[in-house]
Amino acid sequence: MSIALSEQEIIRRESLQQLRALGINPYPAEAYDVTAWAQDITDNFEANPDNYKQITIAGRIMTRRIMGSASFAEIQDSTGRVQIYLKRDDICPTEDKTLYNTVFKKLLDIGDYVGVKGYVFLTQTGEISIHVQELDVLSKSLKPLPVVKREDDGTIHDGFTDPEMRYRQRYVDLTVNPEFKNIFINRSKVISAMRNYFNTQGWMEVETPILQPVHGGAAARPFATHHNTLDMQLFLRIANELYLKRLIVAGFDGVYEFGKMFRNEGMDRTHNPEFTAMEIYVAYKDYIWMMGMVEECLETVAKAVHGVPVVQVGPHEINFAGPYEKLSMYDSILKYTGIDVSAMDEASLRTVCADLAIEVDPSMGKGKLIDEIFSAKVEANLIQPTYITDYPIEMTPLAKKHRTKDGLVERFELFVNGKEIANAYSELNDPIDQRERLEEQLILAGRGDDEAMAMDDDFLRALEYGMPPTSGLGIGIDRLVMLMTNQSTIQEVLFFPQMRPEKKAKVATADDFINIGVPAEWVPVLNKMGFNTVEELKAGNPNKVFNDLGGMRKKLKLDITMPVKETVIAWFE
RNA sequence: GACUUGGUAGCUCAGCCGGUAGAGCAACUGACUCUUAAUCAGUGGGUCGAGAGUUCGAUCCUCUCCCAGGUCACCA
Repeated sequence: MSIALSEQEIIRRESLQQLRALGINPYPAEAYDVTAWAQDITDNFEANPDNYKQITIAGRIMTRRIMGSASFAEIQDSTGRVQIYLKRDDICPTEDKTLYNTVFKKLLDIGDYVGVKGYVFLTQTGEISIHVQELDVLSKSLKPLPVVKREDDGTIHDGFTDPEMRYRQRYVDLTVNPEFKNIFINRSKVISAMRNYFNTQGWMEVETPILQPVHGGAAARPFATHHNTLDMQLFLRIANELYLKRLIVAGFDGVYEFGKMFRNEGMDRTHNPEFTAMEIYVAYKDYIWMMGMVEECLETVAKAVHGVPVVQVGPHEINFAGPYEKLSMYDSILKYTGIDVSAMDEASLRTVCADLAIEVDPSMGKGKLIDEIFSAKVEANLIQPTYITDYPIEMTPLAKKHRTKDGLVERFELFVNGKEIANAYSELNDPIDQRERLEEQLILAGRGDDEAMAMDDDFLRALEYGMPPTSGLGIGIDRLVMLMTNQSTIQEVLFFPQMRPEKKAKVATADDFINIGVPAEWVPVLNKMGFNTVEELKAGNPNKVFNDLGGMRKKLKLDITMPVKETVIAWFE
């Protein structure tokens, strides 16, 4: 945090004190009974004017236009903005005009929360406004909000656009750029639409451990932590798949979980270290059934957000109504490269990668090589929802072997707009096969693949008791929300995307200064004068510091007691 | 991780060949009883991301570092 206050912050703190001096609590404790909202007023006043003859509304002051003894201002609440009209003699019916002249005109600022009682009317220029009869201060804002000006035609002036500040201070972003709230409102709709759909089918929402002794269920580097009492290493989950399958073993027919996953890998516009996934497992089903379920689910979601199944994403109109195109992994590579890799061995695949200028490394097995070719040549072409099916067994240790095709597994991934958003299997429930497949992963790990899956003996024990045939699905919720809200970066669909810590100016704490005798209220002044550490202060000239303190006190109009000279000199001893 | 662009007032941005900075909005003082990017007159506000170097002198040139965006790589 910056220590020194800006001029505007000092003025706002003075206003705060003056409000208190007038007997106005700038942070009242009482509930404020709001009866109207901006959006409702602007939408419905003209049809039902009688409903708006005595209303109470609350929100932030966002603009002010003061014209002597009358003023207009805009109040922003959770639903939008509405103009208010204040007339000095209406809110100050007696001789005492303090509330208007001093409180409203001088002591209130853009960003302050106020409550207003009055009636709705139309101004001469036809704008729906509230004629204010009572004005209450609800919360004083001490930091100046960026002022974003909007014309009636939508032109924005002085937009608050710096992505770093928008993400670090999302509270400011959503206050001054309220249109971004729609992304998060739609995010909530995506999740609740899915949840409703699953519940309607009779499946149960569950919670499984985030702290796991073995990180299983996906190929990714984990975050490690330590439990003090048990004195053991724990990992933040990279997936919850193995726990949900344990619940299928336990006898539930359908279980699903929305939850944060954590992967200790790179960050970019489609990856955040923590992200939200939805996984669902349904007993007695297979991946073919799951395709139909996904189509129904995503169509429901798209309609919940947009009313129709067609969603505009960048330049594309994407139709989430099923059925979706189905293409096997090998056929998709054949379609987009003309090369049939279905019968190739590892050496031939390496040759193909070399011919296509795809970088590979020696730790990659056959499955990984095929995946590389797919990623490089096929993925970007899959704009409309497309199922890629029947993956090579090497890259999918948790899926059941294909019922007819040797060397493949029953798996599909759903690609939309060139990105994978869902992954599903006919789940492997043969415990002996599962053990062998995980052992192969250990061999890959031995070759240097640090993302190969770990052995989970308890999971294998569960399978040995018997898991019914089951189909499972995972959906990346953040990426789905990106699609449904037409956003190209994951940061825009996360309230608080991961950021590096803000740089702190190298400053001593206030206590360090207090310890050498500086009164607390003078510490910010010393900081403002450029003394950020006690050492810097002591290197200065005591007489000059004393004189400058007086100067700063005057310059900043500080209403605090000046220390005597002997006190200041004592700071230097 | 590589490359690249940027970091100047509370916000959005200018700043020429190196001579320690400007605008609009916001703020402050004043005027104004239907404005709406309100208007009019005046005023203040800046360790020019951090550190080092070159120089008589650095916001500007060089180097290192920090933060962010973009592209690529890695990665679901």
